[in-house]
Amino acid sequence: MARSDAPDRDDGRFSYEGLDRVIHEKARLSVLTSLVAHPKGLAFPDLKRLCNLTDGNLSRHLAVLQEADLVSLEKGQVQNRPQTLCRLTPAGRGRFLEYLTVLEQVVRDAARAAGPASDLATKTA
Amino acid sequence: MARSDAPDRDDGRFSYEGLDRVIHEKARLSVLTSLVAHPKGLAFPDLKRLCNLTDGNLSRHLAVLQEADLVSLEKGQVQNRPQTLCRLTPAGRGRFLEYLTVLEQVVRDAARAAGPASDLATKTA
DNA sequence: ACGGTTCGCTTTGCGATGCAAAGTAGAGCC
DNA sequence: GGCTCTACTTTGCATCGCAAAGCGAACCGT
Repeated sequence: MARSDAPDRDDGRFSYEGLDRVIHEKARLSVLTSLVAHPKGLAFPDLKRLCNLTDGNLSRHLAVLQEADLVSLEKGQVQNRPQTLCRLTPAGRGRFLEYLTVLEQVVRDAARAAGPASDLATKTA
Repeated sequence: MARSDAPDRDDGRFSYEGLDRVIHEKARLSVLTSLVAHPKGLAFPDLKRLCNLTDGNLSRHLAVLQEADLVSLEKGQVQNRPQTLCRLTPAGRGRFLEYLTVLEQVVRDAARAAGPASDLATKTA
């Protein structure tokens, strides 16, 4: 039993605990990136187009994001039509940026490992 | 009907279609990053420790990755013990690198949008 | 003014998926 | 010969993403 007690210092080296499940999801990552790029907020239909999502899909993900207090949904009326304005909450922005640093770490780890030879940006010759 | 026919040029700007679902998963992303960092391959227990995964979890994800032809599993015996050696397939390496370029794009989009002001990598030219 | 259509969004249903707990198999001790 | 440890696999559940259907309020033509 002595053996498995010795924790390699590399334990969890690649576990990336910081990859929040709520954020780390194609659709929601898209939404959040869109929102961070539009600090004034985005209307439901715009978000839908930017992220190439269906109505139902976007609705669901927004609910999840709101539940997690990452985005705020402001339902109002514009030109006598309902309009939901989606915005990143301050907390959401913070958590998203945190998440991003982890993502950067992943990219760096991988790029470094892949070797300077096979550069990512420049495709393999 | 004429209106919605006009596709904004920004349509899908943030949809990131390239984020392969098989790869874009916390656990599997960990596994793949570990593997790209260890071109000679990794044994099941090592991978398990590096990624902080349970046996069952790792087993399942490896099966998925193998199914997708991203990794190869070589089951053998070492010192009279079973040992599964996991390696990235050439195709797997390629697809992972592709995925990474998209990830980079996400990070870049977000970092730029978050504003050069807010840290992150803060080395935006 | 009223039927139909469109817009904006929500709900429902289902198939897929991640995860953990339990299960299997063989090697090494006692 | 049983006990245990390592190395995985399988099973079961609960969650989740997704698409299709639903819903209601405006607007439009007649």
